[in-house]
Amino acid sequence: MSSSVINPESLAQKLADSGLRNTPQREVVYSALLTKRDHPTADEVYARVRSDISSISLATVYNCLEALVQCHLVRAVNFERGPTRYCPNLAPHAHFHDEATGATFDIDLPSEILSKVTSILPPGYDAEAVDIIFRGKTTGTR
Amino acid sequence: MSSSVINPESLAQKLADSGLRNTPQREVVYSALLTKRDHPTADEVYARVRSDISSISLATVYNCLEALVQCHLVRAVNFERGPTRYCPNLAPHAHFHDEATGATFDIDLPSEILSKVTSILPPGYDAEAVDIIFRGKTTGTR
DNA sequence: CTTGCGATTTAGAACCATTACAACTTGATT
DNA sequence: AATCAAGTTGTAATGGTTCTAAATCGCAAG
Repeated sequence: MSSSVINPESLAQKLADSGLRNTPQREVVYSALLTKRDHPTADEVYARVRSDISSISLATVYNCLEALVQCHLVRAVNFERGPTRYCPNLAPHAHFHDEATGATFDIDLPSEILSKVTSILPPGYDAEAVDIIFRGKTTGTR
Repeated sequence: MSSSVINPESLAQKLADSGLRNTPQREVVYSALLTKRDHPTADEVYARVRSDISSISLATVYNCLEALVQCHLVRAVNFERGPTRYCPNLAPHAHFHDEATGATFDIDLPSEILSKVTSILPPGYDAEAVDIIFRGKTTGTR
């Protein structure tokens, strides 16, 4: 049933663009994400896709999610799988995470930018904190 | 040596403001963060403070870090300890994490706000992705 | 076809950051 | 000194994720 949500060709195409194959497992995992867009965890996806492919394993769900992230069809919200890092800088600032070295840098965050960002929240959302995290590379001319 | 960096009175004061006591362990942990501001992990802090208090335990380092976060002297960069969540929404958007229910919501991110945010990056920082995460409560009138 | 081969899936073990627990210590208050 | 709460410690447990090795799949060349 949930398989009616996706266009398997575009999925296959996106996977192929990243050098990956399409598989029934990847289809049902992607379909599970599209059917109920509630930011499920890997475990929750696992629970949902078992009705489509009862033999699927949790490891495969992780593999499929990683494949979907890799071909830019899905975003991982809590990207950082590593340990929590601690920062004593109390001034408002964003973080830049260098994916090559793993280093984290503070990026100054002007208050008018911060207030612009918080202004995107519709009424009813009461934010106590905002985290802005860039990921990418740093170049020599820094 | 690293203990020369902090003003123990202000630390004690901040802790007291949150109903917490000052302890030698909390002092050296905080001092370790101030001395080398490289966003260390709990393990790295543990390694550094052992030269100050050789008997300190990793559990205490976690406790101290949590105390410092609680009294707003330190920020935890990868706050989300829970499982990674997956999101098939490809449009630029921020995330709002409701701390009461654990639910995650997409927040529309106008492209002009996004470009303002990325504009804070100094030259030499090449961001491939930006994550903007709000944390807080949602109210009834949403 | 069919054989070969790399990619994928699977089950289960291993890993690692973090938390829980229970005993012990400390330190402020009476 | 006695009390009591808060903090520390070592260790065990937890839980999300990754690893491993074996089985399977599916395309591609012969």
